[in-house]
Amino acid sequence: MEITSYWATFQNNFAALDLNTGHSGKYIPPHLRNRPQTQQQPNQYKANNAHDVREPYRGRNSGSRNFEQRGNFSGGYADRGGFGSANSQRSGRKPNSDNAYGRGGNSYSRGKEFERESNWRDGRQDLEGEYRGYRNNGGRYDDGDWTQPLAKNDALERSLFGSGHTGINFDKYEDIPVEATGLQCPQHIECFDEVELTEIIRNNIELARYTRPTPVQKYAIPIVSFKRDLMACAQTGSGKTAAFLVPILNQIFENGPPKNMPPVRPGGRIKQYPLALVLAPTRELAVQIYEEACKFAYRSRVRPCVVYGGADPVQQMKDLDKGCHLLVATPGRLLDMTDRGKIGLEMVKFLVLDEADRMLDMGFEPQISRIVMENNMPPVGDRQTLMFSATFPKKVQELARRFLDNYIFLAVGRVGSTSENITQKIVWVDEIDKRSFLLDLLNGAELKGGVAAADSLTLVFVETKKGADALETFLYREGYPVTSIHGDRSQREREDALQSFRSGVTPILVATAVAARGLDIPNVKHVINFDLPTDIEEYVHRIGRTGRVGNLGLATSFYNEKNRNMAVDLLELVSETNQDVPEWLSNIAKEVQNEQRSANQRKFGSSGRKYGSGGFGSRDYRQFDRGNQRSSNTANNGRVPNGHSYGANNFSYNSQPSTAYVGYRSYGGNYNTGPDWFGS
DNA sequence: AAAAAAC
Repeated sequence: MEITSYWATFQNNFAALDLNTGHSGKYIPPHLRNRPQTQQQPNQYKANNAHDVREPYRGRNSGSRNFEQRGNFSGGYADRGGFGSANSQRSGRKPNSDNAYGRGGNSYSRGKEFERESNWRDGRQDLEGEYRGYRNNGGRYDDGDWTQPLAKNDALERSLFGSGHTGINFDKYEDIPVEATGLQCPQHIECFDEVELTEIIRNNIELARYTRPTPVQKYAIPIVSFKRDLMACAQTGSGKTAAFLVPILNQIFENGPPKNMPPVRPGGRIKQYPLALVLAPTRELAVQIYEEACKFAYRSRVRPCVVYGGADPVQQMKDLDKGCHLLVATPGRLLDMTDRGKIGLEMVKFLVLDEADRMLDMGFEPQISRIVMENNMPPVGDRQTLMFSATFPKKVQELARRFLDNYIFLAVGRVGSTSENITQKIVWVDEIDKRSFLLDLLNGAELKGGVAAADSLTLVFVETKKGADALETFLYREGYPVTSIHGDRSQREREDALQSFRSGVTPILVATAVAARGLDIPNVKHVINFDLPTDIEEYVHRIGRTGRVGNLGLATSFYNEKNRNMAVDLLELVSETNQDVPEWLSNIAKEVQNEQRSANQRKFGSSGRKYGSGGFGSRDYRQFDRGNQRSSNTANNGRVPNGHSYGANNFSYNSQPSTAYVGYRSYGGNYNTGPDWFGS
């Protein structure tokens, strides 16, 4: 019965989708169209075992297998009890076990499988190889003047820069407050012309249509160029990727190939020594940063690479062998590569932690410490370390300090997240009503029926991977063009899902926390917190997927009694950003606060809130937390602030660097009044 | 408690 009705729905949907995409017969996702026929052979997707079934979009490709693949119905439909064995197809799996590999017995096909996994980037990589004729010459970097641009390549240029639309609403940027604190903070710039950039970088900035520096760029570019360490609190979409890539690559171009490269072939193996290392907490984010790096490295002798899990290590190693000066990586795969002797970190002069608060949390910090401390990376002070995140709780700042040397703290006003250009709505929705309410929201957006709406995307966050599967299945059965992304899907599925969402083929994406951070997707009009996260930082990151770079956005959050622990922070955030505050939320927050107060009084005899993470963005805790004065001084080891020579860089400024803790602009008034406890 | 991240 159920199966029959499912089939009816499925076939209807299939037909509808087919109509909408203008294809007859099998539905082919856009990124696979116009490819060599071998890409689309059905048996390409045939699995070696049931767990290995992978498809471009779950449930769109073919008949019965499709149905089996989508078999996880019971998760969201408690009353149906599941479809027996089909259920084990997805939900019975251990976390992360359905990556493309990791199980024995099918190694023969791995190469092929992986090749497909990263298909959508291969085109450009081929172009790049052809264009440069770049070969690493056995691990030795190219000679020649690194400041001089190589020849143009129209095909590569188109593939890198595309339409070139940045999506940045530059006019909205003018009033964004920025505050820089730290000793002898370099003066910020107002336009790219104020810094001497190499011709290559200037050209690429132009190609990328970055007409004016964004606020984070205005501050970060001179700070990085002055060889200072940096902790920057800025949203994705504020232009932060370029804010570190531009000055880093520019310095690399200026410095040219390093003269003291380690031996070329230790153990007979080609080993690469990147000059810059960028670490990111999710694979998709790593890819995104890599693509940006390819833009700014265009026509240069500098070759960016990316390594991350879930994709073929052999392919990645082959790519590394062609040369790697700037490496973007997720931590696990990077350690894999260093263990294998494919990557040496001895020459890393620039270390970037993107989404640093995540990188330094409990799950990641041990790996980061291993990378930074146990792999011969130049120590603090001999390298430049830059950290970026939308939120910097005090705890993270304390932890981060051991990776940093006399750093500048940059607080960029929240361009596109919690500020007024995102309308935040908190709605009380009981657990049982969530789906129905979600349908109402989606109907309002007129997305039903597979109408591709690339300029109006809806991102739905849930708390668990199982929940993501269940909700996607539900929406799909209801006829919505939906896909999903979470850590239990294969890398192939994840990348396809993202691509399908970005392009508007499936303008609804159900996602777990994997998509909360850093992903820069233009045109996300609506973020829906189907499940609220459990901490306010995560909330800030999530809603930051919309209202990007000065454009308008909407964030709707379903709240119910399960989210009681969020009431206080949520209220604070929502009222601070001039949003409508539901009365019930104020009441709950008051209740919770009273409970906490009395509990604290019993425990400590005082009420107290953790400083620094109570808000959302963050402030430089050094300025507020006088208890850390001593240890901070120790951390700086009595070093004269900025022990590097100012004269060594290629930047000219309108004015000299300021000499003390300075907030260029102030948020609230009490930023600049603190004592200069560095005692300079 | 869950999610992410190597195999």
